[in-house]
Amino acid sequence: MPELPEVETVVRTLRPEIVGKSISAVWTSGIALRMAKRLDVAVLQRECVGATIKAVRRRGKYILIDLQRGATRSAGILVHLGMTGRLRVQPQRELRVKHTHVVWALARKQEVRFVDPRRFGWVQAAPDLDALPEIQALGPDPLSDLDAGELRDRLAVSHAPIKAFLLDQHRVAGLGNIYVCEALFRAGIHPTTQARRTQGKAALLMQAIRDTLQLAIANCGTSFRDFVDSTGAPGKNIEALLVYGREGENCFQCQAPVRRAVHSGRSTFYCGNCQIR
DNA sequence: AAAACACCCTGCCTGC
DNA sequence: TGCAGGCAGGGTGTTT
Repeated sequence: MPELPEVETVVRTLRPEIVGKSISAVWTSGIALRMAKRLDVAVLQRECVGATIKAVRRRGKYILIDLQRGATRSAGILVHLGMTGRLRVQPQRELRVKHTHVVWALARKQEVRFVDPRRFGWVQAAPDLDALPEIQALGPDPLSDLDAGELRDRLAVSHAPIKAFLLDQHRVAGLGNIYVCEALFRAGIHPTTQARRTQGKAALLMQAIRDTLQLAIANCGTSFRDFVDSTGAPGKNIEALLVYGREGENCFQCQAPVRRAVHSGRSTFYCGNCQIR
């Protein structure tokens, strides 16, 4: 399940493999992706073919691939991995696996492939990625644009449960179900606490979020089933998880069994002793 | 208005 | 062994 650390891992492995290379062709499966929406093949072809890859970066859970077209014109490719999306760099001769939806051909018979069995992901090309509404709408990135003061101000005006607050990409960008559970455990905050009632713990929560994400990035992401980086390697962070996926097992702090409940339609793992309302 | 819920989708797992 | 049903949760659109 790609969240910020998994997306960051893909960006870091992708960057040295593709920056500086040029795209000679684009292929798409023609199958609709997120929200049953079809890719705009014409725009993808127009912006990508003949372009050189200038940079690979991340905003929240989005991957942004910056392109240079000639001396003056730039463009970019936006990729969201959804639940099961993968970006891989592979030799052209390797067979394309089932559910391959987009392929960019590079020099030296290399290809960048977007594979997504559940099709919750998204790919699009555009002249200016940062101007796209989905990027504009993102909240601050917790590793670069968010500090405890800003977080406190945002918490202060929300009546939503803290878990729903942190999952909302418009408020803070990059956290998903796994790392929200982990950060709330580290901060000792119960997932159903109203966001504005956690204001006093903003600094603690901010640090918990940073620690959680940085550890996961150091471990190259969490691989339950699907996640691999652009070279095909899984992450090692599953061993570092404190509560997520540990229902019934002992809390590392107090030994009470870790509980699971459904909040906002998502499984929440937490310790009823260590996390208070 | 903001919060909650339904939906998109496939693969894996459980239970009959 | 086969198959139905439940579950996983990114984001978006709709309802409450």
